[in-house]
Amino acid sequence: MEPIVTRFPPSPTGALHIGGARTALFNWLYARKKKGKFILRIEDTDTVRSTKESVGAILESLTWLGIDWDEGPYFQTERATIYTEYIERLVESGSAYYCSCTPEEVNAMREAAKANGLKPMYNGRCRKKNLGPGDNTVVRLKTPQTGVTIVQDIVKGDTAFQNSEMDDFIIQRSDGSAMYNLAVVIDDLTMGINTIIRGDDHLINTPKQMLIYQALGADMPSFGHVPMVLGADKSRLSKRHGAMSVGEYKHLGFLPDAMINYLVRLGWSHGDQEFFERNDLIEKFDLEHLGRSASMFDNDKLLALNAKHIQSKRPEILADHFLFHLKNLGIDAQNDAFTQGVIETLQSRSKTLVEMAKGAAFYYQEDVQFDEKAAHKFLNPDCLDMLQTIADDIEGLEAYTQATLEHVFKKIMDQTHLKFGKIAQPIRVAITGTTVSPGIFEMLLALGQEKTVQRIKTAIRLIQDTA
RNA sequence: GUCCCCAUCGUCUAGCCUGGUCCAGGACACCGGCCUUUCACGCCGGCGACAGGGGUUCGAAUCCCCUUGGGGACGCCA
Repeated sequence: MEPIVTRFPPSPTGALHIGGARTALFNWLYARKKKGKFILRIEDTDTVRSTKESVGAILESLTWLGIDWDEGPYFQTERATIYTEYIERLVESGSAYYCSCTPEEVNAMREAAKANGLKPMYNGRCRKKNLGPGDNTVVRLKTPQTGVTIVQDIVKGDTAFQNSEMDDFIIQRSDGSAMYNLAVVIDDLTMGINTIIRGDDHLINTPKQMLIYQALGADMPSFGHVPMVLGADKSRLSKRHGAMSVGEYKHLGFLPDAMINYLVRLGWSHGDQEFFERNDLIEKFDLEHLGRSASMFDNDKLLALNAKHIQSKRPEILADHFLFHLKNLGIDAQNDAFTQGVIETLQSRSKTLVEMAKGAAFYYQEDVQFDEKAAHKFLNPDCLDMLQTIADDIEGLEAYTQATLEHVFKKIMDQTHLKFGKIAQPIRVAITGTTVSPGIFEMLLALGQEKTVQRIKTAIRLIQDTA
């Protein structure tokens, strides 16, 4: 059996958005699963809207998601001569022809068709004129006027299109450049792509493309059209639905693994399984379980999945992603034992890495930023003695462990008859400046003996100064 | 307007192809409770759907038809 060759062909007119990322993911997953090839191709023939920045952003986002490609990126703008070659071949074989109708004339035809209750189409006026190339002439494909073209779709099943519904569409512009449908077919053909998974907004293009394959006498690839991703109001995902590019999600503190986990489950399933590791996905992904209906993007579910992935990853793996967000807060740190200890205390209470970084800031800051209300409520003269005792006891500890710390707390509780919370809260505020933090022992352990003592002493001075 | 696609809890979905094991399962969200040193995590429980109508059949979420609803496409964009 020939190896599977898939591709992802974004047009660089903006960042990589959610829908595109999912399409890329499906193609990539399938290629990896089948031990085939995944090719990246940039469809930049729309020179007006294509930008270099978009190309950069797309490549960066794919890389961040861990979607790597075996070939490319190819650029359609660099392949113009290949398209011209094929277009000429099509004209010579009588499958295509030159047309000198102006856009205005074609528009009039469309209006006329619409007025008759028909689909707006070009009427084939230049079909038999046998025109040669010239200024302001385009090349159109001579589409069959009768019969049907049946798309055998992997996810939708067979879909029949009446050939009479298709007009002689343009394959070459008057400036000599190739149109989308032609370029795609020639690329897919010459790159050996045999499996095309794309959004179902392309389903309508498929019969047109099949006609080109046929005119060329070429083998047809397999097609699979996946439903689109919709916004929360069921309309096409767009800016007003909030973040929609992969890059934004990176900055919002999402893990690439959570992202691909969420994206793949939007339209694909493996029984009741919700949580997937990357390798798990490669092993289990298939085309049979792709859904047929459109799905809405749900931020809450993404968030929940992100939390699960944060919980399940080892701190040293998480660290690199975490450090990026810490840096955004103006804190430079290393992937060392300290940072990993910090991460461990925050893993089960962070839905995003931004949350984690914010929650971790106090570990790294030299001076504790006291929340006024918290300090007022918990750092008062009443607890001076208690804090002093604890600071002394911790400082005197030879072994700084969970067990010895617990012992220190227990001793104070026995001496003062205070409840655990009455001791823990002031300490928490002294250490973090706020009333919300990781568990008291794990936090003190992660912070280290020296800083712990130092911060408690600072709090004591604060109380004495304000008293 | 014409053509195409789609239709299970609010959302993502399992089940549909190969009718009975489904008074429809899981997850997110939501609501209760437990755990508890804060915040979380975790655990237990609850709420909640086969769009409607016709068939076919002993039996339909599953097969067929119609209606309705949603989405997409109709470019010298991709």
